[in-house]
Amino acid sequence: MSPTTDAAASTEVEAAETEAATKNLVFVAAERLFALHGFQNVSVRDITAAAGVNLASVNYHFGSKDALLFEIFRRRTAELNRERAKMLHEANDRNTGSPPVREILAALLTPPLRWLAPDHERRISLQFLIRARSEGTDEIRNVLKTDVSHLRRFSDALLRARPDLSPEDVYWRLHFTLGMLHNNRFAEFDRLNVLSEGQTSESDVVALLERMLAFAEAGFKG
Amino acid sequence: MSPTTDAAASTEVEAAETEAATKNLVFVAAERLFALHGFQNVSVRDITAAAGVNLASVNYHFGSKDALLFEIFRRRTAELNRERAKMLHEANDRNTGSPPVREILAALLTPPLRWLAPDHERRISLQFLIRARSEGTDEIRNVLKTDVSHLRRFSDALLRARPDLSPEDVYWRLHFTLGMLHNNRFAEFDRLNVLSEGQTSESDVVALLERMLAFAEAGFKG
DNA sequence: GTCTATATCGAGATAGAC
DNA sequence: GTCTATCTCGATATAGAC
Repeated sequence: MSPTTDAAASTEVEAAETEAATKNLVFVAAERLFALHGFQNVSVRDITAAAGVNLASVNYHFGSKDALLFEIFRRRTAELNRERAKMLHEANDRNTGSPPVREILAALLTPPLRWLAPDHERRISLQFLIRARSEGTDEIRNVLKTDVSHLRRFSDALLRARPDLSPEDVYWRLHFTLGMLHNNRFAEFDRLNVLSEGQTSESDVVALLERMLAFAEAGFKG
Repeated sequence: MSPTTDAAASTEVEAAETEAATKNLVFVAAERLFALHGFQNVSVRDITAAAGVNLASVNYHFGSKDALLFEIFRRRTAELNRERAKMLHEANDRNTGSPPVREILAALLTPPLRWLAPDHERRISLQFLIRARSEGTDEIRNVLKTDVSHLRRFSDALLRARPDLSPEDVYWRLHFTLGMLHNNRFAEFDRLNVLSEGQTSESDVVALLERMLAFAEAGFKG
């Protein structure tokens, strides 16, 4: 947009912008298609067609289809976990380093629930992450299995908040809470809507977060 | 084994037994491989090789790879839901048709948790069903979404047990409980084991069931 | 019913022109 | 950096001999 007197620099900038734009188009289209239809059901051709770019773009910019998936996974996971860590940090500040269970769970659940809002720009990213967890490549599953450093911040906080519980109890309850969270896929919402004959709606994410927090917090009682 | 004087009949019986045996070998091998590696990562060649039968067996006995997956899904789902329905029926009998929340949840969770036991012959079937739920074919997902008649028995029982709650509350809490259940995959157990540094073990399914019931029942309080 | 050989297809990846 | 054309592979499904 800003004019420049140097034609060569202008060309370079435009090329860089085009490159970034193409790469980003692929990234966004792939994320969306993977989230909606699953990794294995989406071909590189589907992605490049949806993005309006050339078939070879995926391999040029990302190396392979697997690497593309992994890069989306990495970026979105980092983004989500940053929001969670920030909330946990704030909860620590408010509570002299030892927040109650509810605030810890809120730090864990609020960011993904925010992303779930119908008009949120990361709505599709959250569905992607949920799918990647069970349908991803071996590399992704391996990261999920071995890289628990992020999750450990939360289990440590919970252990501090409930020193009366055995660590085993705390870990299992965290596992159950994560199960509640990971079940929030479009398909499961659809099923629930059919079962309840339209009496449930996932579009009010504030209410859903409140429901989840209440359920999980109650599970941590006793 | 039992001798017969009729050679022709004997041959027929043997053929029928062979056919049933081959079909069953394919069924069992496919269920195991799908459960361990996912539907898309297992080829018809993998299945027939593991079963020790001919490559063409899958198509001859089941029609297609998709149809094989669907038949496994159908049979195991029916089997599991029969056990659940029986337990719910017994709970009704014990409580003059209106069992408390805990007994309803126990009828829903106990059969799958039993299957999860390390030495249970349906251990792998449960992992298959959990995977099929998220990685299955369109046909399976469609059945899951639209056929809620089995689940409705449980939501109806819960609505009767908690007439003080809004139906919306009941449906959501059932959804959360199912999320806890569906998170019981091998990969998630592995992750939990890493996080807890070996302090959690899913092999004691009686203890796990008790933990899940306590957590879910607490979530239904209030 | 079973098996081998093969038809057919769609996928990811890439060479090489521009 | 981008694009077209193509390579190569692995998959399911099936025809036809036995």
